[in-house]
Amino acid sequence: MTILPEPRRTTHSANRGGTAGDGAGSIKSAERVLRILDLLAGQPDGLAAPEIRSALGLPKSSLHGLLRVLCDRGYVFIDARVRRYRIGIRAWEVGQAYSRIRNVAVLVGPVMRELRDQLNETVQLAVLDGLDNLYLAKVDSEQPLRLVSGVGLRLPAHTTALGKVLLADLPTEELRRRLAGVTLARFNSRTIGDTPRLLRVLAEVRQAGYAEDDGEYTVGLFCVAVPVRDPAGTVVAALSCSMPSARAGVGPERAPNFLPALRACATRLGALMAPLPDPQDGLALGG
Amino acid sequence: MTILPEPRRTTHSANRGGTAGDGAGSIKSAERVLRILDLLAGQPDGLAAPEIRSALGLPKSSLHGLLRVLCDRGYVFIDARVRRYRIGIRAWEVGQAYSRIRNVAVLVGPVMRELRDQLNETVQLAVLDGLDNLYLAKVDSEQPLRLVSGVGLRLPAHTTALGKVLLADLPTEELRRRLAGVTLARFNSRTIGDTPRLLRVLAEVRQAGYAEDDGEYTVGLFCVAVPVRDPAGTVVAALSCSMPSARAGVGPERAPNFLPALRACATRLGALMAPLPDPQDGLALGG
DNA sequence: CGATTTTGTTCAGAGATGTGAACGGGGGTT
DNA sequence: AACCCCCGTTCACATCTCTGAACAAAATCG
Repeated sequence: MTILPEPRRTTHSANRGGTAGDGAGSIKSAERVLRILDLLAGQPDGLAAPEIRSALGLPKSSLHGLLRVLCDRGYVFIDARVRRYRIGIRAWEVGQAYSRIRNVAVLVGPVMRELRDQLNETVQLAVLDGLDNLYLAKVDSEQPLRLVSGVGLRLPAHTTALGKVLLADLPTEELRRRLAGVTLARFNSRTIGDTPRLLRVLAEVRQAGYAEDDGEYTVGLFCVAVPVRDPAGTVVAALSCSMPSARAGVGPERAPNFLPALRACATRLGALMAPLPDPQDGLALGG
Repeated sequence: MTILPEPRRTTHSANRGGTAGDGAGSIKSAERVLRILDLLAGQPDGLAAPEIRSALGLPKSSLHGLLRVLCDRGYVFIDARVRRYRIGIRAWEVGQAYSRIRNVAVLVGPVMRELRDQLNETVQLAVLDGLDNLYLAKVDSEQPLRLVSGVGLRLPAHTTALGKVLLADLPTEELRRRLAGVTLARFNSRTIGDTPRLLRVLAEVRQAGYAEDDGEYTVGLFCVAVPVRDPAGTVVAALSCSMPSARAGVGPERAPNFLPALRACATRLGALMAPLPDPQDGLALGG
């Protein structure tokens, strides 16, 4: 079991308490409650209390109060037979509110299915969170092809076409800040493993208006992605199609083959999806 | 804007602090964080900080710390242009973990679509949460019919066929506890409006193994629902089909028409969905 | 463009929460 | 069946959070 690397970091440096460990003036119980949810979300089989304790380094007596609140409110439930805590129905319900905001649940599906039928390839929609892309929706090709991605899952943005499109849209300064001190994970020899090269690739993506992934995460898988812009021009997501490299053909013109259909679909999706800023912008609380 | 009635209540009566307002020894910030999420989940357009404050009765200075934690962790984000807080992507991500646990995302859809094709009516899957049924999945009929329900939404269980099936499965004592002091909302003349009658109906449902809803929530809408049992026989959800009363016909044999198909599908779904207890069981923390 | 109202931030005292150690209870094991 | 081990619970003290009012900063309005 791996604990996710600290995904988000506040820019605020104000510190009240003095000792400061991490949160910098943050509210301990609030933080912990969310950490527990984060942790449990990654564990389909749930976690026993002692496992949560050791994963998050919480004292025994502190954890129980938190778990009781989470259980009482339905965000977590305990499977009594195995004494394991799992994500509860209330967490799901709250999450649905997000996809309703973005119209993902009802409106986006049919449009994406059309594109899938047009291309007969797997089609995906993702947004950026930190340095990961997060899959909002997916319509599988009818051809047999299993992707490791899936709705609600995340992959490192620098390894996917979707991710590169989304990263390319960030202001340079923001991009550098997010990349500062980060080591880009490599999954095979084609993965972009260093920041300078990533920045060069992103510049190309920005100019071309689309990104490719030629087996950079999964060997043998080729993807093309384009940004999804709302009517105001803001990038609200990215749209991709994925296929075995063999089916994509070779040479520099294989990506452009898919662009017209992808772009047409992206335009429709952009009109559907509410014009919301990148989640990360939540930091700008203090102005 | 209405605030949901306190949905869950712990059975624990232990009380540490003494003053007790509500939570009885609960952790204030933890509770508040979840309350904020609950509140924002119901507001597609988000809420400004003062609105959150008045809705939850929080002091000005307390709210900001909580919101900062929620924003930093991505559970909430602030739309800077309108200064409104909304449910964030992380909340969605965590919620997806729940539907993955129950296999709702990937496996349940195709099976339900088959049933829809068989019956050519809208098919829905729901679980119980307190006295509400919560829609996990839905496959629309191809005939024009708009239901007020939808994935992630909840309706009072006593007004729907799904809800009645789910309530009927509760042990009598648990049922009485949940109904204690509750006034059953009425939506039209057919809605079951008093507890004794509800208990009688539920007894019939228990015996028959299915429930009907003949316009009790939406006038003119007829539904039939059956329990979804896992291989061990535990009810893990309920499955229904809905149609305009006109199409259902009249007389006592209209529901049985749908039962064979519904039950066959429910059996398949039960095998797919992990054997998880009712969310409410989370209360049994103390053993 | 300036005044006004509303919102966000800061601060120190009051009060509730977090902590660690000891107790009680189950479950698994031999 | 009894033991042992581990988990969950309880408690009082130290600590950190919550609070309310005053201040500062926007946003709105005329």
